[in-house]
Amino acid sequence: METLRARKKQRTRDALLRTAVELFTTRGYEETTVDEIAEAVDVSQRTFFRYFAGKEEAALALQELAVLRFVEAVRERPADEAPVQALRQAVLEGWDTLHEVIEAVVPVELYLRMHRVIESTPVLLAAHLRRNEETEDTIARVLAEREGLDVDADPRPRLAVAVFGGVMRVTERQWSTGEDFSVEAMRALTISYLEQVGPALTERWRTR
Amino acid sequence: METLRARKKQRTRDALLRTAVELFTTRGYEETTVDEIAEAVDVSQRTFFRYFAGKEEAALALQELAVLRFVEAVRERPADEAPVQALRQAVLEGWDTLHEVIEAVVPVELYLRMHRVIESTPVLLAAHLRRNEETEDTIARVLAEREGLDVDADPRPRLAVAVFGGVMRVTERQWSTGEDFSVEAMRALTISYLEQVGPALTERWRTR
DNA sequence: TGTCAATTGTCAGCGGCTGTCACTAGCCTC
DNA sequence: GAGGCTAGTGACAGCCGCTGACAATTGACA
Repeated sequence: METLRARKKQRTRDALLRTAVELFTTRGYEETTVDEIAEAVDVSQRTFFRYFAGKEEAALALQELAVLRFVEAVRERPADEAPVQALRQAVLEGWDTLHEVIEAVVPVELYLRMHRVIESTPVLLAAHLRRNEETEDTIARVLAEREGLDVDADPRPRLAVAVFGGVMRVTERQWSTGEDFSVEAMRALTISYLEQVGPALTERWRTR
Repeated sequence: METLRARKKQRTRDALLRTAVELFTTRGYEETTVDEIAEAVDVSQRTFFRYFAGKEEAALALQELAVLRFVEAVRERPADEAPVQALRQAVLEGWDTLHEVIEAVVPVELYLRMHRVIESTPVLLAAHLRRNEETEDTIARVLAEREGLDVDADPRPRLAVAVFGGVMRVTERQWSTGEDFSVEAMRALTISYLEQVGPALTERWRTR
């Protein structure tokens, strides 16, 4: 069974994460100090850094959950599916089941608001983009394995994933700055944008 | 004519930038303190921050030069050229004329080595990616204007640029981790990867 | 040459982050 | 269930990036 110690640790971590996100989404990221977070949870500042490698990590921890979910979804896609199609399905699946992953720690609404904070805070956005690249590398490896290729010898997996990732970033950005900040809107945007990529690259824009 | 004051300022900035890059490429970014840079130039630490918004900015200043050049190249492309083709040409042009821009401040070789440092230093890579996104937004606006479109109403410019940017990032990464770290190698890689994007997205990978 | 303005140095201080060490509290064995 | 063991924590000191404020200096220009 679960030891008391482990449960206590989990509670401290959850409390820190919850409090951090709460403060970040209300006061803003830069305007919140680690000391304030620690104090609100009644823990020393040093302890905060024992749970999170840095202030950034606490801000991106929720995102990380969603990303892990997405990677898992890709892994579980049928092997006969075309790579790009698998990515598309996995992303949509990810959005549909967001609450299952997030709700265990914080309300989904807080996750969405935190997303906006990330997008509008330069240093957080930067860290977020870097993690995206790491994720893309992971996904490229998964696809390569599915197709029996060597990621380092054949650039196609990485290329496909990068293209897909590029489209998703545009989608995310459009979504986070738009009015309808709901999961459904994200779903619709994703489908719409993915459909437009092909034409946008090949057809003439002016003769719409 | 140029005032003495202005010349002195320019010299200080150049010295700071040169020294910073030199230290970053030899000792490493994290292992170099701003105090050390300032001391090496015989200037107070405070002065360093009057020339650069932060340590990061000094590390990315050379990159910024190349980026500005690239954006300019896109602007100067003939208006009847297809968007993606314009980007392709501008990138290649940028690489071919790199030395004209960089050599005025530091040897090109230092620029290349600094590139590697950026790619291998998480915090620098993050900042670099964020700047890339800003550049992509700029480029999208340029393309939209060329084609007489509204960037915020029509997603195609941003989509095309994001896709292109994705491919370029894969290219850069491959290049910076490969053996042939020359400008020519970058040229060849760029051409090769851009050619493979279409097939990678549409054709089946296994039946190569 | 003397006045004005731009540039720099000095000092003080905040916030993120880390190493160290002592202390507490859960765990496990006998 | 007493005692030893160790994971987890707090307290403290200190480095580094960065900023505001003010004084000192140095070029510009009448």
